[in-house]
Amino acid sequence: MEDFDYMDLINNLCHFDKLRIDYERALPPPPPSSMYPCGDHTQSNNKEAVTGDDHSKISYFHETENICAEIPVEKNDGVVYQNSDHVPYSNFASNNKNEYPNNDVRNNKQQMPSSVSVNDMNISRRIKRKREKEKVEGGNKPSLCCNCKKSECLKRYCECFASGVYCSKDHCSCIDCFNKPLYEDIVEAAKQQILSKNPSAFAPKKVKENKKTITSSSERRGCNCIIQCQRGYCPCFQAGVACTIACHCRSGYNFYRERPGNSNL
DNA sequence: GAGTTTGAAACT
DNA sequence: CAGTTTCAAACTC
Repeated sequence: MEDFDYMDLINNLCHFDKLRIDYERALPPPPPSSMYPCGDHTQSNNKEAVTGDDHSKISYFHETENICAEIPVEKNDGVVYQNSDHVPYSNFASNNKNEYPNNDVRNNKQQMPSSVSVNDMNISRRIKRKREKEKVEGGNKPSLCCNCKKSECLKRYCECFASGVYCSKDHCSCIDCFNKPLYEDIVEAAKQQILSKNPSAFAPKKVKENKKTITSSSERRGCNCIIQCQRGYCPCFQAGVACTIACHCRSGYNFYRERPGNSNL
């Protein structure tokens, strides 16, 4: 690695560790017995647990009652919340309690995931922003949609095409789109053409992250980022996962989970 | 909303 | 296979 600034890295690690400590202090109170933090069960794919415009509530799922309930969070912890984007559970909350490796539900303890960093908070901000955008656009808009103009949605630039799904008339804003059931033959021909050049073009790369196999189109790719693994340009960051040894990025700031020596950050 | 930046895909 | 171009999304102003 050329011209790598180790002092800069160390300074950043210290900075992130301070953020982590602040973050721990900011954690809400543990959930009541038989409850665990969850997302909004009325909104699919919404996995954020903190709700309310000012994040004054946290959503819990009641194990025995099979209901979701919001409980106010007292924010007298002395921690400054930046732009109301403090979302403690966004990266591990789930409707499935079995997906809570970091939460000891039985002992009624909440544990911060070891991987939490400033990155996670930035992801929360991005998700919130995206949701606000979707709200403006009328809601119910799926995350998978495109705005292709020149690719005719027949190249892997198109997220829909790359994911093997047809574009949606209601959700996509693409121009001259051929990625429709009506043009099934054209779509198939385009796929075959790409496959003829690269047989694994549509094959999941199956990046392993915390024992979870990531196969969705946006998550499966490793990245080759030069400087932007902390921003939305990075597919790993975009998927809310850390870069792994499968990536070939050089930024050095998004491998806080898998890389040796950074596991405690 | 227009222009810029970015990384992936496609092309040469 | 390396370098360049094209592309769409993310981002900035």
